[in-house]
Amino acid sequence: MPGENIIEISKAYNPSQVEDKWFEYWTANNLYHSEVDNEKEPYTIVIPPPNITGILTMGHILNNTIQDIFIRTKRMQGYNACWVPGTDHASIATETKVTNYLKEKGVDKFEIGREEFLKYCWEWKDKYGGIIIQQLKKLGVSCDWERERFTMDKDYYDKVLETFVKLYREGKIYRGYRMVNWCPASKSAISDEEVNYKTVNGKLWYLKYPVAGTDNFVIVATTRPETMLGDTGVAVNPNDERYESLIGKKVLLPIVSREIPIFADEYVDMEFGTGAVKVTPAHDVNDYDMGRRHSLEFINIFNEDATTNKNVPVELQGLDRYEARKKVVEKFEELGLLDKTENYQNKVGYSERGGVPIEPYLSEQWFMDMSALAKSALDVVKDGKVRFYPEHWVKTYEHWMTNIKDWCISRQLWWGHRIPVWYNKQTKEIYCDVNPPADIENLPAGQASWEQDKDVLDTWASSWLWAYDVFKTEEEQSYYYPTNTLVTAPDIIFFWVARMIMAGLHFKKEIPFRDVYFTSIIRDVQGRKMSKSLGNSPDPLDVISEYGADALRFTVIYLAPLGQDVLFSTEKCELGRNFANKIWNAGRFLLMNLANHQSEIGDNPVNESSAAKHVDFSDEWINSRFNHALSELNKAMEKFEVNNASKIVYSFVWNDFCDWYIELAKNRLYSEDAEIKSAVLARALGLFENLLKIVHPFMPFITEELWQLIEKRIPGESISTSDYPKPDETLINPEAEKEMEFVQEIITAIRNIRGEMNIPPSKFVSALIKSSRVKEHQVDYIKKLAKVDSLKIDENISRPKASASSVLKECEIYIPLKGLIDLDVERNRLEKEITRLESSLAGIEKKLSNEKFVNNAAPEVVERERSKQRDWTENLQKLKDIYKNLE
RNA sequence: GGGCUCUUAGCUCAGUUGGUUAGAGCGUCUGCUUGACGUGCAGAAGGUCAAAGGUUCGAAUCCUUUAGAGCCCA
Repeated sequence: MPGENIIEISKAYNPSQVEDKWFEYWTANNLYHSEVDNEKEPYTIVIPPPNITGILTMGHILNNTIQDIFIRTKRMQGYNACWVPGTDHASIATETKVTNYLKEKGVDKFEIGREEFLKYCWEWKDKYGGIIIQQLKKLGVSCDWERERFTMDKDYYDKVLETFVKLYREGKIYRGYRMVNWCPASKSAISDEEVNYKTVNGKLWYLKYPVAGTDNFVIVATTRPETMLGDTGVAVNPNDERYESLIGKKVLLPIVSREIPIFADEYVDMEFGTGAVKVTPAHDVNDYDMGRRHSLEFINIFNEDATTNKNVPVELQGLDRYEARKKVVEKFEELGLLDKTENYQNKVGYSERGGVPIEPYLSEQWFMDMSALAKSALDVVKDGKVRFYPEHWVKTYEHWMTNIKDWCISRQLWWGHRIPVWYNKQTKEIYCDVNPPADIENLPAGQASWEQDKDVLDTWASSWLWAYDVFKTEEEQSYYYPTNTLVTAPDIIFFWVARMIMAGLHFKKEIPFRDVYFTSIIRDVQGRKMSKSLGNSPDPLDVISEYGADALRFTVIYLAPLGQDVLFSTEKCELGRNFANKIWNAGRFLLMNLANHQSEIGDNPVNESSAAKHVDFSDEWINSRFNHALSELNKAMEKFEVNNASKIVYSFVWNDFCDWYIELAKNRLYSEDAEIKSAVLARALGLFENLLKIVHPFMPFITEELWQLIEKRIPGESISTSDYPKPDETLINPEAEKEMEFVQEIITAIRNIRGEMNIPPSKFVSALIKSSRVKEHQVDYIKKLAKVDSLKIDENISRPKASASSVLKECEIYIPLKGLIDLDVERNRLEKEITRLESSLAGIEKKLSNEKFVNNAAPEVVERERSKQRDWTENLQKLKDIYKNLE
């Protein structure tokens, strides 16, 4: 009885029993550790370091799955694959977390001081900073865990400072009192890139300013009335006739009673508001420029947290900016100086991290001169030395690079790389070096005259060195750098990608990576971005425990075409789960057969001598298909079409291997001849093993499990370090493919008739095939797959009465269905087929009767159309005959 | 306002340099305890390729315009 020896392989694939086991095995055997090996070509990826405050999101899943697919493929292809993992210290985010945590405990950051605070930060980092890496491991990623880095590791920290010092000495870093984007929540400057503009429904207030020495008013319109407390001028357009006479006069600023000038400046838009604008040089970028052009006074009215300071009238001091706004408007109303209020939509810049509107704020900051760095970084991308996928990001990159402004790199925070600059209190001398000035220690107590800059560097001013400083020695850097592929989200193209290119070119004289793959954005099914507040972001760990990491990986890749957003929902993982189950069951089928014939086959089932016997056209066909798929797969991977690659793999496994090859092989697997049986099984298993290998980078766990079940492996051996199959051109066999296609057409035609006639699969039919193309060795396959018991093949068959028919090229199929056939159904079928052919044929005939087509089109195109015309005309005639004689 | 991308089956998307009867997955319908798999098998239905114009013997594909959606930058 079959099934007697069935080994213990569950009917449905159960990932939870498999995944952790193999991850531990890979780690225990340290399979993914890389060392410099000059005999081997390196293939290197550095992970985009996730933020230590973060938890795993769907974005990380996509991003890291793609990296793992690249690295696993290259590793199996014989490269010295090295994937460096790590995390980033996230200055603002972490400091905010820790500050809030302390606040809850009633501890104030400023009271405990810098050093104490940093202790808490490190504690927090040690406790929570590794979570995201632990979560990533669930995904099965093959990073070199010995190389895990953190942007504030001692040696990395030092490298960041060294870089600062170098740039300072080159004159590329300078300090200046400038207007910056100030985040009042984190009380720090932020860079232009950290500001997000949102459209908000605000108001436009029209304020009346009395003109000094007259009874007249100038009316100015503003979205921020509270800033009038810092106004030091009123500007009009020089061409504006309405205000010509007022230029050079003064207004008396209400509430503060300051006399400020009315002046003319081209910048003023005559169409906006009344055409006269209030000018607050210390709190608006454009006003700042005008203030400098016209030597206005700069009055800062805010504290660091955007409350009003001592430069405003006493009764308005210490108010939050929105409270101040309310009060100022009230005052204007009281004074009868509020002309009117309109609803107004405008764009307000929000701090990416702090989540509050930014405040343009004058302060002393460190800047990096971008002009020279940007130039060469743009060139390497335009020249194609660094390639972007999808390519269209080049334009965005170019636009940013050509409009780049100097980078504000100082942050008024404690957690991060402290700026290595000391100021001498007496001499005002500035000292910049990795280590403090030598005499800092030697001064008598109380006379310390050196003071270190209090600020830390922007986080990106540390992670821009990531591509090489994750490698500690010169030897490693020259071996692994430049890295090969960077996989990242497009939203950090400026923050990180561009700056890594700058750093690489400037400090290493070499691009940091050859290829940059920009991932898709994962959205929910309604197309909304995933966010905590919407609660539409599934926890990847839940998804993994429900469907398995392999299923999640495969689904996400299958859904994510290059450059296209992915609309994701948890249920979509059924796609990957079903695919895993399909592979599992194909394996189960082969392994069960193996177990049943173990005695005949022995311990070495996939042996070549056995596999070389009894080869028939179906074997040639599947080998051809496999090699075809493999070369397509390699091409797709070379072009970074990972999504396409997943589809190639999916369709080979499911459609070619499972739907056809296994079904075909069953005939011979159930043969009485032991030698045939073991030959077929050896071949099928050999092919299956190769199939597992090409699936492996996408689904590492299930493929490892099955690969280990095929035969006993040496301890430490793994599919992930086995050899990737190489396409063999000699096995591509167009003849066998053609032959198989013909057989498939016949089988499908018979199945179609069965389906249309509602013949249950359990019922066998007989069939007659009028053709000289069908070969003897195909007969058993047709019978088996089409459920035919008696099959007659002859060139001179005539159609039996009461039969259903199908017409193929040089082949007519008849299924006698006496008593069962419904002539109306058959008539319908034929009519439909005739109509379809007629309309196709009409199209072709129109083409071919067009002289211009025949003369202009490529000869092979014309010939193709002609041969179609011949075949279809013939088929159509046959169908019409059958239809006419139908009874 | 500037730049980029998208619009193909009910849904989500493929579709190479223009040249078979425009494909896949999901969903739908029909039949099925076929000894790997119902997380499955077999079959079927479903499309004026956003609209208009142009180039061409030939357009989902190239060009122009329009409409709609999204993203980035100001």
